[in-house]
Amino acid sequence: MTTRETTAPTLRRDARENRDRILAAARAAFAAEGVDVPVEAIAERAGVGMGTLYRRFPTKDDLVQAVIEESLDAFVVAAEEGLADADPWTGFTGFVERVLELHVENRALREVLAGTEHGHARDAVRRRVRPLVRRLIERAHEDGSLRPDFAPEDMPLVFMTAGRVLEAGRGVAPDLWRRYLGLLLDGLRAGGATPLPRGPLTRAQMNRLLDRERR
Amino acid sequence: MTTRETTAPTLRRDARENRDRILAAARAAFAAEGVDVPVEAIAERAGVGMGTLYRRFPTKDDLVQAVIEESLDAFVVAAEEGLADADPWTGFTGFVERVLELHVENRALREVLAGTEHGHARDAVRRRVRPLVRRLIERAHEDGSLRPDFAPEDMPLVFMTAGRVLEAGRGVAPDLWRRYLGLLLDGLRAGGATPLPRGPLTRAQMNRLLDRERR
DNA sequence: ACCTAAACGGAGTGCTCACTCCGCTTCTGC
DNA sequence: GCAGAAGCGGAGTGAGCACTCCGTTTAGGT
Repeated sequence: MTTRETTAPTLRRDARENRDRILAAARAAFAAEGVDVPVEAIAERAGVGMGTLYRRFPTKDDLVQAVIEESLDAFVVAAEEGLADADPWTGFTGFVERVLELHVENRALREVLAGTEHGHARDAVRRRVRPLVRRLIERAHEDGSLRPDFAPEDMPLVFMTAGRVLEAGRGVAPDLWRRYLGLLLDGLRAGGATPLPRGPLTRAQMNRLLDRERR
Repeated sequence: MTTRETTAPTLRRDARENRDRILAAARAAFAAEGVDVPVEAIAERAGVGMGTLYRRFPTKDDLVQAVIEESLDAFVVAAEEGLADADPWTGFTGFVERVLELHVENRALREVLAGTEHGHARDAVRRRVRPLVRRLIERAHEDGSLRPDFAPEDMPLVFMTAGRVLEAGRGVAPDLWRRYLGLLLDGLRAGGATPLPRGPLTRAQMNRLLDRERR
């Protein structure tokens, strides 16, 4: 008996190849058409049958999650780069921009993070990035560049809305989101901040809000 | 022969009653569940059969459009009220707020205007409101309160994004959109405005962008 | 070579919807 | 009242999709 790996039943070579092909196809298909592409289209693109695909990924959600995972590292790296920036403000905005650039490349990422559904994958990402984001915001608060009433719980709103613009502009004005983000970021600056009509979400509310979107 | 109305073939009394009941049911159903409610649910709620509903509204789109039309006047009134405000800035922001309040009441309105589909109905609304909005923006520009690089073609972004927040907050934090709008409006003020990374959409681009969303 | 567990493919299933068809019922003008 | 046009209901149709079943093929250890 060889060492008992947690869950690595060593796929047969053909199986492993197919798995990779499926992931590549899914990545491309999601990027091109959004997570709504029929599973069948992905199977075809990958040159495998439905059965094959479903044995590897028992659920469409699993497939989505696997594709997302590939962007996860880039996401964390973006946050770390932001923290590495000497200027807390450009560190913060640079992070936001970088994440949105990832959204451009990977439509699934946006659709999951901005939360139309697939809550499970989203939770995983969020857990990992949350502390970094919190620190990014704290830094910009201490520095006096970010308006003090902006809370970490407001971040989903930023991604949600910018993501919406990004999606709308796809194919017509691919960088329109940068303009929108410019407007919004000017609103986040400490400079001309005006009292807001209500407080941020509590963390529980935020979770509930994002969860409700799973459908 | 009585006067030839453009298209008023004088429905039979029962037909007219049913038509009204269908509209009422649709309004309620859309508000409660969004435009995705099955047509069947509306028919049931109205106490009529599918056949009846479809004879009156040959397409689900027609039904959506009819419901929207009911909010149209309120929409125009909001713009006129904004123009009546002596202060161009509060006139502008008051209009935006009022429109979003309409979105709260009438989920279909948002789903159509913010442009997930049903482009036809949207076009009708836009044609009617556009000149008023243009004037609202001009006034605030002349007054120096609205950042000069904000263009009328940016308005859809405002409604699109605020509407997104509104929808996300529904049932958890119904007034969350007001907070988001506060942030964004601070970004629209002339005060701390920073150069934007790209220009606004051309009108043609805007139309294309909104049209693409019809699916 | 050979044998068998693993892997494969794609037609089939079940579900949700928008939309249609048609035999029956009800207004309404004469 | 009574024709017959106008209206009605709701089972049925077709299309799109996620997901399953099972007879066939193949990798790879011996």
